[in-house]
Amino acid sequence: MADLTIAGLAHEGGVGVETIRYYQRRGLMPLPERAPGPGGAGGIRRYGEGDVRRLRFIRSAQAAGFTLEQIGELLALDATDDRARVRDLAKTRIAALDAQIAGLQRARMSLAHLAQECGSGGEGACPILMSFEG
Amino acid sequence: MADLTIAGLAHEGGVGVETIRYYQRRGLMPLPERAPGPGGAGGIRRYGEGDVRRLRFIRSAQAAGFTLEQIGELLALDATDDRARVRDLAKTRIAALDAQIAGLQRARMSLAHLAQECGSGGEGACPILMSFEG
DNA sequence: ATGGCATCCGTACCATGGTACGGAGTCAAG
DNA sequence: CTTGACTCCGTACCATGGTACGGATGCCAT
Repeated sequence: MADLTIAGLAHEGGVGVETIRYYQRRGLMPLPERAPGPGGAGGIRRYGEGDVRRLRFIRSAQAAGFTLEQIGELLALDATDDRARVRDLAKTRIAALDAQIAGLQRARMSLAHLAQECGSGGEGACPILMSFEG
Repeated sequence: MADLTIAGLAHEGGVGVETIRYYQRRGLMPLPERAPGPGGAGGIRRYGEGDVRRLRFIRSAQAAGFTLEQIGELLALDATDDRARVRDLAKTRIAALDAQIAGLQRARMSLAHLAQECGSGGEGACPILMSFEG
């Protein structure tokens, strides 16, 4: 599973090659040494397990609502042992997630109500504009 | 509550004046006639209840995850009675919301776990990179 | 009737997170 | 030993949802 080419790494992470290059530019993914082949010159960069885990972490953290900048901080923090900072980031994000989840659940209720009001047969109001009131 | 100026409308909707002008450009908010004053020329646009409701709808729909383009469609649909289309948009969005909520809840679990692993005292691992695995 | 805000409008710019392009180098298979 | 796919890299462009700027005009109070 090691010795991946950039396309293989991208595949493992479920992203495009360009996305990885973008993360490298942002400093989120390392830029391994180019491995000179028989020719001796140039060479192609190779990636391994660690890179796959790192990439997957980035995607998961993104799904958790962290920005790429915050993810950069988390990755940097992984090398240190500033547990307080880690807990602080996590807790702040949990609070934001709680608020976001609550909001989405309210929105879901409103939409379910709208979909029902707008039942297929009915001739009454289909109150789109009021669907989020109350 | 009628006869609002653009700043008043912005205030009612909890947005900035520039945001309203942006929505007008996008066709989401109407551009009322300029009301010529005593001078007879030019004039300032005035907004009322309907505009406030429309603006609040936009914000709520946005919170529900609709894009501004979809919101434009919903607003247009409000004039028609294409109930099927409305229900379709609502149901599609509900499904997306369900997926999103589930994902955020998983992320929340992971973060709670991480925050706990990284407890203040402990000397063990503070596995940032693994926090979303499993 | 004039000072000082606010409005109006076009146009430009911004942040975020990518995506595309193009030329040169590299590698593996036939 | 060439052909074709993939890599490397810089730079440019994109979509979304705004935010800022600046000159002209309008409104209202003093």
